[in-house]
Amino acid sequence: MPRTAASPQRGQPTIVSIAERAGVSIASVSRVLNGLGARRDTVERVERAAAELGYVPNAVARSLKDGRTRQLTFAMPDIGNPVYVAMVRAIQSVAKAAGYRLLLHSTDAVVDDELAVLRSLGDRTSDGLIICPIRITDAHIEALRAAAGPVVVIGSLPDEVPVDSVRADSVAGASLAVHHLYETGRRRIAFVNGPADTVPGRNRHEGYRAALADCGLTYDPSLVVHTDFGIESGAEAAEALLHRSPDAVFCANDQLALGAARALHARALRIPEDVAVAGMDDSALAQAGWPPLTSVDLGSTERGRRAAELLLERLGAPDSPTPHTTTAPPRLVVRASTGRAAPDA
Amino acid sequence: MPRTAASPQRGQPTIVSIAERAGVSIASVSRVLNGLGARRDTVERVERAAAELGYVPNAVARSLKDGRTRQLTFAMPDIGNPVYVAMVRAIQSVAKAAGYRLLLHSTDAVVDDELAVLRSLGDRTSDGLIICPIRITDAHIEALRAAAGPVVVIGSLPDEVPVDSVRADSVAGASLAVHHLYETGRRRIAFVNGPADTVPGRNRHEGYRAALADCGLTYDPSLVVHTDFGIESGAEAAEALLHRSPDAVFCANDQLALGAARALHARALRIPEDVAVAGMDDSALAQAGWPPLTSVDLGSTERGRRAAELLLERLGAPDSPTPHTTTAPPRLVVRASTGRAAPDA
DNA sequence: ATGAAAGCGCTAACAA
DNA sequence: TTGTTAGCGCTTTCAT
Repeated sequence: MPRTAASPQRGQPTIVSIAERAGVSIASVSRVLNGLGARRDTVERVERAAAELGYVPNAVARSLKDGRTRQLTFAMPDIGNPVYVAMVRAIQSVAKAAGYRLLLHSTDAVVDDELAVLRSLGDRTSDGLIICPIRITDAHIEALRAAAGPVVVIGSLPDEVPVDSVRADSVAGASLAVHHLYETGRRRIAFVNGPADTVPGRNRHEGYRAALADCGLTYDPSLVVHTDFGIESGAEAAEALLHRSPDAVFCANDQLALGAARALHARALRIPEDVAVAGMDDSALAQAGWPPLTSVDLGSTERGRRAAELLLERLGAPDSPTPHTTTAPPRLVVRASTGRAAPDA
Repeated sequence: MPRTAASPQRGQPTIVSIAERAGVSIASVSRVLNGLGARRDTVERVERAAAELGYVPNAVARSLKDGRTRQLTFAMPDIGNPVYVAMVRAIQSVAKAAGYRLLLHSTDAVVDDELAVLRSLGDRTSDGLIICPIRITDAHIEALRAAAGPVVVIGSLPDEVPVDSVRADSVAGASLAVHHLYETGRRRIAFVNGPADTVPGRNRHEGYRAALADCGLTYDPSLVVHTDFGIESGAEAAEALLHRSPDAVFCANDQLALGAARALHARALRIPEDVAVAGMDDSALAQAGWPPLTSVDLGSTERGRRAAELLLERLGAPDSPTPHTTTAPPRLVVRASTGRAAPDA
């Protein structure tokens, strides 16, 4: 059954319905709607018809025509982590200002999911992608090279991969925290880290070790726990570390630190008098607990903003050959959880 | 300059390039790619060509053809609030399982933004919308009636508006908390509420008043503060309430409660011995602080999940006339922040 | 200033 | 089984 032009699929008005109602051609409708020249009365009739029909231009048709969707995709491991929330906010704000919508993907850090997202750039659903993988495999690198559209990576890529990226300096960040703990008198600094096989996990561990060496402290493996990022894990890890009697617990993110703080409170240990606690990310969580948490700001918001800006630049000049890499400098934010130890501690 | 079929816009392969390479028609390509019948060797040649070219179907073209984008939109006030994060997670998970992507909008609770989102349903960018307004104006209702596609509202709509919705029962929720505080011996129960002109604000206030009456306590306006939702606001409000010497502070969400707890800690007041604290939403924050927070679970995850399911149902049966309304029952989660008062308190 | 028509990439009805 | 063609809604030449 052939469908007549006057009865479109969903009853939604199209330029055809407007043209019929206004008694002009669809080309004129298009011109008027796009503010190009037209005779006064043509303009009026078209605008009236459009208003009366409640016309809204079909964005899909427009996209097909001009090859862009005005959508950006952000893929991150877990929207439950405040760090990624901060990134989403920053990206969303830049995107919105530039007239782009934001598509969200939670990958749960599953490699296949991340690769699928990368490949899906080819389906033209969005004009560009910001992806934040916590592991970077050879498959990632291959997929990045083969990407069918602009990509910005939030994370640490090998230098030879020709892709824009924004990285945190978590080596320096971890080091900052350890130095601070040392300077406020701590000597047995435990470390609750995330998974050892992730980029952040490796880097934070490296920073921790290096800073200990700087301070003339010996690295003691029994003061280090690897777990996953999460409040419960932090509590369990801290619990397990307590019999090593640390005087400080440095955690690879704020969620772990909050968990650690809870474990200490539960044992009636005072923070910071008995044990200091420091986290990383300086997320909203750092100020949620008691005492407020010393934390290393790794610039999540900054990184999100910068990634979005890079992506927009790339969309403006697709063939600019040189990939940009920015590194957000870490910043130590000292709060009450790391004051001086009690004299007798 | 006319563009030949063989050199498409972005160098991206299309069914035309595949057809040429495989020496068949585009229809055959389409059939093979969609798993319809074809001769063995046709299938092979098409699949080989597609693989060699790294073909990915253009989702925009497909959408234009069949009138659906397989995208859902979620519009909420603020992705920084854990409640909405919980909803995003739940919605994302349902959407993903059904093969839909998720488009995110942060409206900052700005009415014009929310109306724009509602209107933008007409541009066919997404197949349906979940919107979570905290104020519901006549303009909202009008826009909802005029919506060009399926909408589910998370929030309390007047009954006569023919739109699917999922609501929280924050009246009952607030009442639950107040009763619990009363039963654990509190008699001067202060209330830190959100903005008075929002639906949640009004309802929580109503629940608070009603519960006080139930318990035979008099409503004392000087024990009530209206502010906005946020940690800092909670701290300031609690600070301001302290000279009224409450024995409990009930807060309209967890962020406020965390702020209140901080203010109490800063004054060296013990929780719960001196003052009990309770929040609402039972978000991730409730277990982030110390002591862990008693909170009323208003089913954010549940509401998000349900809203997504309703939307998918509606997409399956667009003309089903009866709007569905679900109410998530509130659930009190008791934690350490509301133990019994100290005997002498 | 306006209209006819091509074409973006795809699917599906129809013909062969 | 396969190819030709129309058409989704829009923008944009190219004529008029």
